[in-house]
Amino acid sequence: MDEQRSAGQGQACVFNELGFFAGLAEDYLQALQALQTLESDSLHYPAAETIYQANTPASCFYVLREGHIKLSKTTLNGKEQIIKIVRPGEIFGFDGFVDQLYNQTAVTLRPVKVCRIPVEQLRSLRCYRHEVERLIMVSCIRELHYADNRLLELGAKRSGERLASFLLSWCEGVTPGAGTPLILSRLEIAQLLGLTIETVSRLFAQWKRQGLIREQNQTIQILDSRYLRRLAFSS
Amino acid sequence: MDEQRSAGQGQACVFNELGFFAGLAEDYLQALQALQTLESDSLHYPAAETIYQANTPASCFYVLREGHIKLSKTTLNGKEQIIKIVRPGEIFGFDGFVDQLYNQTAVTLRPVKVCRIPVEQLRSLRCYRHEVERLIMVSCIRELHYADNRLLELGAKRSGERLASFLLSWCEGVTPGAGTPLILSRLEIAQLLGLTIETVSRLFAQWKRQGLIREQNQTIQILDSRYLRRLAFSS
DNA sequence: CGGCTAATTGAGAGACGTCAAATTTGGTGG
DNA sequence: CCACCAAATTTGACGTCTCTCAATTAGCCG
Repeated sequence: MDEQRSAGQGQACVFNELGFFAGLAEDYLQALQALQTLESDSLHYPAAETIYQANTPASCFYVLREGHIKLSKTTLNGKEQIIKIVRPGEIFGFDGFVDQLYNQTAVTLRPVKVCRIPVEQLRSLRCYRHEVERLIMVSCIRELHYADNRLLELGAKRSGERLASFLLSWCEGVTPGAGTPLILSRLEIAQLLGLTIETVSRLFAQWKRQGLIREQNQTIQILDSRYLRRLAFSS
Repeated sequence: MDEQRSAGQGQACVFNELGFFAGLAEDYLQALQALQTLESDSLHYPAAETIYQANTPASCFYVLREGHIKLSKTTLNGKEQIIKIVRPGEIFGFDGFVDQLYNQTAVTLRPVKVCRIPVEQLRSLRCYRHEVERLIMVSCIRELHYADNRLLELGAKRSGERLASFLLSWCEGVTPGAGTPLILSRLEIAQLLGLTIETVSRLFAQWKRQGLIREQNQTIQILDSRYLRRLAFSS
């Protein structure tokens, strides 16, 4: 256990102020205590770094503290599909609770700070194990909802609708008039939405011409969210 | 609690021999005991019956004992996407552990037998609650893997590849040479794979002509699984 | 046997992918 | 600060896969 910690840039990870616990007022304190008793590492990764690869032993799970990462899968003929963009406060890589191997590949989009927690730590944990498992369960159900919505996007919508609702969700919670850093390349947006670079680019160009969105210095801004919503949901 | 049970065709549900527990040797007995202490109903539904509707209060979760059901979501413009086909031994409808409302709509494909368990039962449960929550967690992670694979299918594959890998997974575990009842209509297959009835029908017809598959009395049989696998995975 | 729905098949259109070229962007070194 | 290069993005032309619309056939139940 101490091997992990000393073997790198790692330092003990404090779990304070993690969004991971949002909405769990009831068990919050117990769970917080539980996770803090775990041996964990606080690690930094540069941008475009692979944290783990699909089909390798899933020995640790992670809490993302700063930055963004992408989880992706690849078909046998080499097409990559981005499953999810992980945001700060979310957990990822918990395949090890059930399976031997990771199900996806995790790659950083930006420099990233994570907590790395060996699954074994949790298995051997005594009293607080249940609280953590409950947390994982809750996170899983949330992720499942997200996955269901994405299945609906990919299965039942066309390119414009997909991109529009992606942009809306990406800019969600941003004060109108302000921009949001769009840390994804055209290729990554395409791989997320099941499209090609060119179609994504064309839609961006068209919507810029129409004054729906604006983009400068990798920052995206929605100018006409009302119309974009219509594009996303109605047709 | 007794209201639920007496208010219908319900009878106490015995959780023996449920695939729900597969692969959990470690906690099997504890979990089994835990679920058996819960107040639950054994219910029957005819075919094409709605068990619950999306966006209605998620007061119960279910264990499917016999038959098949489909979980689906609908876009605002009315397109339906089937998220998953639930098979016997699987649990579904556990949104209530996190959210107020169901995330999907559950409709039976065939006459069905389910165990219905009020979420409240679990909340008020004392000693075995943790084991059940752990079971839910494990099921959730499994479902998440399944959802990831489906995202890859819908996002990165074309019609033929999707239908081929669907057929392969549907007939998985069937002794070669034997057929499997295909309980889905063309429309349902289309809604599952994000295609239209016509493309599904055309692919079926083409593959029948080519001698890849055979179909009679709603029973499907894979004749050339080797070539079908090539269609599904390579291109 | 008649009537209904599901499934098949065809023709045509449209959306999206593919390929290729042009343009922009970002980073690096002079 | 500018020139230069590689990579990312944009744009255009074209092909094709899949959808749409419509007509036909098959399957099922009364």
